[in-house]
Order: sequence, then structure tokens, then C-alpha cells
Amino acid sequence: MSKVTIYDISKKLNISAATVSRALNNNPKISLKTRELVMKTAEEMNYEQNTLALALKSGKSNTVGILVPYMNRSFFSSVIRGIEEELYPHGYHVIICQTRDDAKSEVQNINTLLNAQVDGIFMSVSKNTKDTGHIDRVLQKGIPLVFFDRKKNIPGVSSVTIDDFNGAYMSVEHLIKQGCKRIAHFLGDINLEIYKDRYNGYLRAMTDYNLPIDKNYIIRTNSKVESGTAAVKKLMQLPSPPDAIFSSSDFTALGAVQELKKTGIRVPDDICISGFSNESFTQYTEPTMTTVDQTPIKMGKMSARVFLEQIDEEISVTIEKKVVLSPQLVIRDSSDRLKKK
Amino acid sequence: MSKVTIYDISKKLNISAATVSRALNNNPKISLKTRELVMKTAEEMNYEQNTLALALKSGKSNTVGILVPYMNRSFFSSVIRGIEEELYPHGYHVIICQTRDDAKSEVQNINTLLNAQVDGIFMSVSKNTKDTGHIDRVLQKGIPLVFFDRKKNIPGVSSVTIDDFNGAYMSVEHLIKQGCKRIAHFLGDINLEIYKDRYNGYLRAMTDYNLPIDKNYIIRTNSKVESGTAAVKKLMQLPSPPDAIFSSSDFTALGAVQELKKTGIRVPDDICISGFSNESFTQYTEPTMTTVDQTPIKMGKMSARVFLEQIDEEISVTIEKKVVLSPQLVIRDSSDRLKKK
DNA sequence: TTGTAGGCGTTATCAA
DNA sequence: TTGATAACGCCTACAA
Repeated sequence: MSKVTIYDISKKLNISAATVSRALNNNPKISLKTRELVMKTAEEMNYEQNTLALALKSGKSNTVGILVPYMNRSFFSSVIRGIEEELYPHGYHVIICQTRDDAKSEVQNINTLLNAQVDGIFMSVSKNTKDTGHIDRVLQKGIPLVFFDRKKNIPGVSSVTIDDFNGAYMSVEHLIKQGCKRIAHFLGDINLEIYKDRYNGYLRAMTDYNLPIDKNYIIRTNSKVESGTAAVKKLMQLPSPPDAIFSSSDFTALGAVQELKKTGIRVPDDICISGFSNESFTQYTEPTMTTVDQTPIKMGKMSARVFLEQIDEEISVTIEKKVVLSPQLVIRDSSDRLKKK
Repeated sequence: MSKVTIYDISKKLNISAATVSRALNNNPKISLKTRELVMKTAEEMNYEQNTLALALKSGKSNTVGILVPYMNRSFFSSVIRGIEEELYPHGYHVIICQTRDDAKSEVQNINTLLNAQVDGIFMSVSKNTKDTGHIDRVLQKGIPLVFFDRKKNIPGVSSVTIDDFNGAYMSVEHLIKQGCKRIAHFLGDINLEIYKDRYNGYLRAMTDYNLPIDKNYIIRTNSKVESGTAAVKKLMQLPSPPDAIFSSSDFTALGAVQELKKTGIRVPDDICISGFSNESFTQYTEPTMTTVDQTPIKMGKMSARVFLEQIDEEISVTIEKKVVLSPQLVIRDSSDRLKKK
């Protein structure tokens, strides 16, 4: 039972607890002798600082909260990893909450995090979050909040995202350069900005290259494999089916590939496909899949840095920082026609 | 700035803070009137309990620590998810540390967790952990510790694992029933029990079915794809190459499949392959891969339950609980010869 | 350079 | 049923 407190040390040494505290904290106004003595006996007695008491006293818990839809999605777990690795050297712990992509649960989790007195909150908002009252409460309390990936546009709140627009643009541009002209798009949930941005990137690239945009080529999907197979079926029944698909999700892209192969249509020879997210399976499919890497670990590290800067500010001015990371186009076989020739 | 304390409420109501505290905690010896009054004003004033103060007072932080090698590996993040989901309703938070599969970092992380006064620790030990001094310290402090997946055999410590032996046995048995007789094995790091168990399951199944065990068929691998390609190359150069491979890892199994396909050997017609872990990519490879599901979310939930039982025990008797979950053989195309015919 | 005292927000004990 | 007080372990004015 190690319950050694500074008081125990002070008794043993016949000095005051205050002196012990100062010695332990390298307070300059303390004699070298006493400091060393204290340090030594603290060591001997196996003293360990009670962080809870410290937290209560200082109002700082040295803990940050992270809110994600599900923590076992590779993208999110990688972001969390990035945050953890950046924050660990600074003495912070990360506590993780899952919203299950549900706004109600998000609110509840925010509450418990506030209650746990976290020093900061990182979050990727849920799909169906409309109201932002819970977020406002965080801000009112002066607790640094950083959005990552899925954000809400709230003045004064920092965010770290990737340039989804550009990721999409690069993808589509790549497809065009492979010689594709009739490019379809699998559109994700437009409640989320990321999907809107990808859509817009697609539109812009098409326009920039003077390619017609066919409404029939734009199919709404969720991020499931089956959604991709269904979508591609619809596309191939069109009088003039597309010669490429830019999907906003790797899963739907995979569904499309599977379905196409089943019907004997060759990828990429007959139709080029590209996905989004660089899910780990994309490197193992056949053909391997072209996709956009979102650099999640980097995103996590960046978010952590934004947070650290925020709390370092002497004045608690709410500085809003919008970091936009560049995504990485990963070209693989599912779209690489030219290499094959 | 909501910094409403019970003291603020007490002042407003001209009663003592103690009464407020009791009312808030549904203490029976309090008049209904005052309770309701307190509740109402607490609500009005936006009172929130300071968990830090509570933690200091009670010595309970309502937080548990989880130690994993890397939190973005799908297996581990899924276990964590399971733990989180089971513990959340009980008011616990999970704080996560990464050991990077390094014993030193493991020790350090244990220290910070103890320092943060967690109420319990869940861990999957690092590959190179030999000394268990840090674990003993946890036990000495009377903090519940639960191993999951990768455990050390320490008396008094509970663990939740899957029956790796049986998972392997089922796999090999399945291969045998497909008509395979010369079954090779990709052996993992034998510092870890899980790989030893899988190896033993393999051996037993072979023996039970009177199949000869050829030393040349047992290849050491790490869990990388390339390790699998290298291993299979070695195997195929043997005078009598195997007609099946039971791999202790999905990644090495994948490497094997890739290499075999490259050399024109058909899977499963010429050689059957099975992996281990049910990594998400295994359902998308070609052929889809037979593997063993470790039910990680279930493992997390189970671990959480073991922890909850442990802290519920009135007497702090160290009861050791060894939960062994049954793995699930997932039969897919890479080994399914019979279905094809 | 060191000690004293007060407080962070709660709850538990003892009186009233 | 309620109130006063001490205590959890630490830090920090202020005083010495």
C-alpha cells in the first residue's frame, strides 16, 4: 500500500510539507541540501505524486477527451494514435468516447468529458449532429476544442481537416489523364462537409477539363460495399455507361469492382475506379485500388499541436486555426491503364 | 464560467453544504422538501459535480487504463471498443496508452497510469516483456489487473484470451478434411504464448489424424506480408512441397497467396491456405481467405466484466479468473476445395 | 530559505 | 433532519 504523501516525508525529515513540495518541484528558493535530502528520501519512501490532488488544486487534469463515431475504424484509431503520440510527451492522457455516430450520444459524451474536467476536447462530429449547443457549452467554459476531419463551422473553433476538395480533384484529374471521359461519382452523405467537398472537387475537375457532367452519373451511396454494387449496377444499365468511377469511399469502390468483375467487365481496362481513404484492404484487393490517403496519424499529431498551442496562449484569446492537410493520391492498378500498356 | 459548487447552492438556500451534498446524493435521512429544493436550485444554477474533488476524496478516479502495443491495429482497437462499451454505462472512462510493443515503454506507461490513479488496468503485454516487476507493483497496490490476449502467467491475475490452441486445431482439422495431408505451418514469435498455443494446436491436430510432422514444413515468420512470401518460396522448393499451409497470421497467409498466384499455383486447388485473426482485408482478397476470428469486441466486453466483478468483491481477495473464449473458424475460398467441386 | 495557513470541492463523522 | 468540521493531498501567498 503505497500511500506516501509529502506530509509523510516532512514528518520523517522534520521539515514542513511546504518545503517538501517546493523541493520536489524544483522551486529555486530552496537550499541544495534540503532539496537533495528530500529527493533522496522521497525516492526511498517510494513517494508518488497524487495527480488527483494536483488536478483538484490546479484545475488541470492533464487529460484530454477524444470523441469519435467508432474507435475501431482504422481512420479514427489512427488519428487517435497520432494525438496520443504527440500529447504523451507533454504529460497528457487521452480518454476516448464513442458517439456511434449519434448526436444524442455525442451530447452526452461531451457532458461526461466536461464533468471529468478534461483540459481539451478533440472531436469528429456525428453525421446527424445539427444543433451545436453542446459545443457552445464547451467553448463557454473556455475549454480548447479541436475538430478533426468532420467539422462544424463555428467561429473561434480550430479544426484540422484534409483538403477533400483537392483530394477529389486530384483523383478525377488522374482518371481523366488515363483517358477517361465519362466519369461517374459515388456521392456520400451530404450532411457531412467532407462529402460535399469531394463532390465539388469532382465537379470542378470535370469542368476544368471541359467534360460534361451527367446527372445520371452521380449516385448517392452510403459507405457500404453493397451500396457500391447497387450503384454500379444502375450505372451499367445506362445507355452510355461511364468509363470511370470516382468513389467517395473505398468500400463502395470495392463493391463496384466486385460487381464489375462478376459481369466480366475489366478494371481498369474497361473502366477505371478510384476510392477514398486508403483503407488497409485497398492494397490487397485485385486489382489493387487507387485511393486517396488522408494521412490520419499526421492529422492526429497536427490536431494535438493545435491544442498545445491553444493552451500555451497566455491570454485566453480564442484564436481560430484552420489546418488543412494535403491528401495523398495513391495510384494503384484499379485506375492505372497507362502503366499496363 | 460554470463553477457552481455545493457551497454556492448552500449559500443561496441558507443551508449547509453538507445538506446539499446529502440531498444531491439521495441520502435517505433528508426531508423531501429540502431534497427537492436543492435538486431544483442545483438544476437552475447549472450545478455540476466536480469529479476531481470526488476522486480525491474517495480515492476512486472512475477511470481505467488500457495498454496495447498500437491502438490502431484492428484487433486492439476492437478490444478497446468492447471494453469502452461495457464500462461506459458504469461511469468509467478509458484512457489508452501505447507500448509500441516495447517493454520499457510498458513499464513507463504502467507508472503513469498508477500515477493517474486508475481504478483498473487492462493490458496486452509486449513481445519482449520478460521482467514483471511493474506488474507486481500494480498488484501490490491492489489495483485490479486484467490481461487480454497476450498474457503472462502470474498467480492472482485474471486474463481473457481466446483458445488459440483450439483455433489452430480447428483450422488444421478443416484443412485435413479438405483432403490435405502435407500441412505446413507459419510459426509466429514464440515469445508470445498465443503463437506457442497455435503451434501446439497444429501439432496436435496432425498427430490426432496420424499425419507426419515434417520439420521442414514449419517456418518461422513475423507478421509481415513479405515474411509470408519468403516462407512460401522456401516451402515450394522442397522436394515434396506441402498441399496446405496453416498460418498463424493473416498477413503471412496473404503473402503466401500472392506469391503462389504469381507462380501459377492455384489456391485452393493446388494448395489450401488458412490464416489467423480475421483481419478485415481477408474478406476482400482473392480468393477470400479462411481464417480464425478472435472475437475482439467480445474479448473486450468480457475483460470489462471480469474487472467489474473484481471490484465488486467486498473482500479484496485476489480471485484469479481465466476466461478463455472460443474462436470462430471462418471458412472462405482459400481453403474451401470441396465446395468448389 | 523555511514554516504556517488556507483552499481546491466533496463527503463522512460527530453533534445538535 | 441538519450543521459544523475535518479530511483527501497538494500548492502557494504570506509571514518569519
